[in-house]
Amino acid sequence: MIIAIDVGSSTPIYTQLMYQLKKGIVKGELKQGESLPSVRALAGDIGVNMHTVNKAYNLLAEEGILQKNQKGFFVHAPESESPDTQIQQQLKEKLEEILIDASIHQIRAETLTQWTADILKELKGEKDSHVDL
Amino acid sequence: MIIAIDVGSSTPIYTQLMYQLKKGIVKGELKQGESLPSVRALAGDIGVNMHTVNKAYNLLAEEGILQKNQKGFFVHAPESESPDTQIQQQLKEKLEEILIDASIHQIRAETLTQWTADILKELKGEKDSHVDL
Amino acid sequence: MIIAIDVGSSTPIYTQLMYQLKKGIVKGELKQGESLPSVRALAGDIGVNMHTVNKAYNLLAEEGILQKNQKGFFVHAPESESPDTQIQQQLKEKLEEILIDASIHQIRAETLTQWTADILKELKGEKDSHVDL
Amino acid sequence: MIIAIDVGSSTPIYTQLMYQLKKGIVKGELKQGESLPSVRALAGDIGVNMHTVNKAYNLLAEEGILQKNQKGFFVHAPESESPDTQIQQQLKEKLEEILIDASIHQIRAETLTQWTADILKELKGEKDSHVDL
DNA sequence: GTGGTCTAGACCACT
DNA sequence: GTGGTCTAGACCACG
Repeated sequence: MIIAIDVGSSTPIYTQLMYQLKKGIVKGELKQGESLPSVRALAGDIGVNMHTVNKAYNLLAEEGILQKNQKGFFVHAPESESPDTQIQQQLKEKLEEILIDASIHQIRAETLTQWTADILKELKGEKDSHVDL
Repeated sequence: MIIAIDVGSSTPIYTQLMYQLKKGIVKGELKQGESLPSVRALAGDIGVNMHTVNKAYNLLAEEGILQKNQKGFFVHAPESESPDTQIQQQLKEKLEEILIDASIHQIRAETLTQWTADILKELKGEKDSHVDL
Repeated sequence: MIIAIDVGSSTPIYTQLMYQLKKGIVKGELKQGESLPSVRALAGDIGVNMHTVNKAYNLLAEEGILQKNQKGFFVHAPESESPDTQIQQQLKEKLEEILIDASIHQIRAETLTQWTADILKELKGEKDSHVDL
Repeated sequence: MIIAIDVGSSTPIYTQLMYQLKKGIVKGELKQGESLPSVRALAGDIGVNMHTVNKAYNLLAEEGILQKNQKGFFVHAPESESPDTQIQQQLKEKLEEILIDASIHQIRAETLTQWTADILKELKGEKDSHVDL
């Protein structure tokens, strides 16, 4: 799996890492139960500090996406329960921000739906995604 | 226009402010060419530091959403040109993040489109939005 | 407020700190909305590293006990909602461990209730506690 | 006797094991003087490392709950002497933690006593417990 | 070998 | 001034 980090970006490295890992899971490149590279190994590979990777891993574990034990971190089984209300609320707020920005910059609905389709197509490359339009 | 700032939030006040102002513009509560309250006045009204309001105004001006002259800031006419590539790229990235999160939490497409409809309905309360589905 | 840390203990410093702070809140020494000493100030006072205090503060913020913004950390208003199922489950497990240990060491029920009364008495020194027997 | 180990948990396996064994003793499933399965046998049964079982057994022996001779480990007769001051102190500290957490999450006393009763009822399934309310 | 914890020191963003 | 982030290096617990 390829992980691309932009150290010059204003978004924290650990946040970028979290999204890259989530992306890998959604794309099926990281399968359920599969163990992740060790904190130190991944840190060495992508050239960042061990603690930065550690923070990303632990935040994903708190979100329930990874699980950890003394052997390391591994992909957690997806919960079939309906997602937490808090998570839903956060997603709605992010969605509202996008829609406000899109609206103010006069981006047409067709463009947005096209983008959505493109992104889902990329995510669904190897595996069925849970969000189908 | 009502501006709600949550000083207890960890998101920067100037970001909240920018978001509230954009929302006001999209909803039509702030019309094109309309002048905004002075930096000092708004800062006093919502009880934040003058520099914070100033930063929000200037960032919106940089985005082309406000314009500034000796008399103060006012709402800029929306550009009919197609939006900046950079802005488009940023929106795409935010959209991808949402879709990844939605996918990993198994949120169905119908739910997402429903949320989108709800948000647009709220934004279009007084004025036609630019993003219509 | 007095904070006693045992650096020689096997329980992490940040955990000890979390309990000392919670204790302060329960005892009413830290009141709702009151701001806490800065990460660096407290670290200096009790002679530990800034990051250790930072971790304790952030974990308490995740638990909803503290809140944070750009000005620092402060005591969050207690939620009137019934506590999270997950928290209840954790408390039950800790309670079971204690009861097993007490049982295996033949500690009498009277002793346990006496201890409970003593602890609550100490906690209720200045303020009504939520757990009354 | 059933021993349930969660290898996906972040609590050390040897700790889980100690807790399961104590529970078995309290519930009377492991009786006084009864010999425990050999380190190798138990390790094979529950699929963990031999050293892990060994560590759990030895720690329980240090606590005086098991005894060890050339033939292996067996359940030690409960001491009629009043329990170690150190153990009492540890239990008090754990009890204080629970009471602080319960208090901060506004859990009512009735709830706590109900939980206690439920747990004791489960533990006393086969045998009289030493902690009766 | 794994992650957990702690320390130390640096630079940045926000107000 | 506040916390956020990142780096670097150390020791410990677990298996």
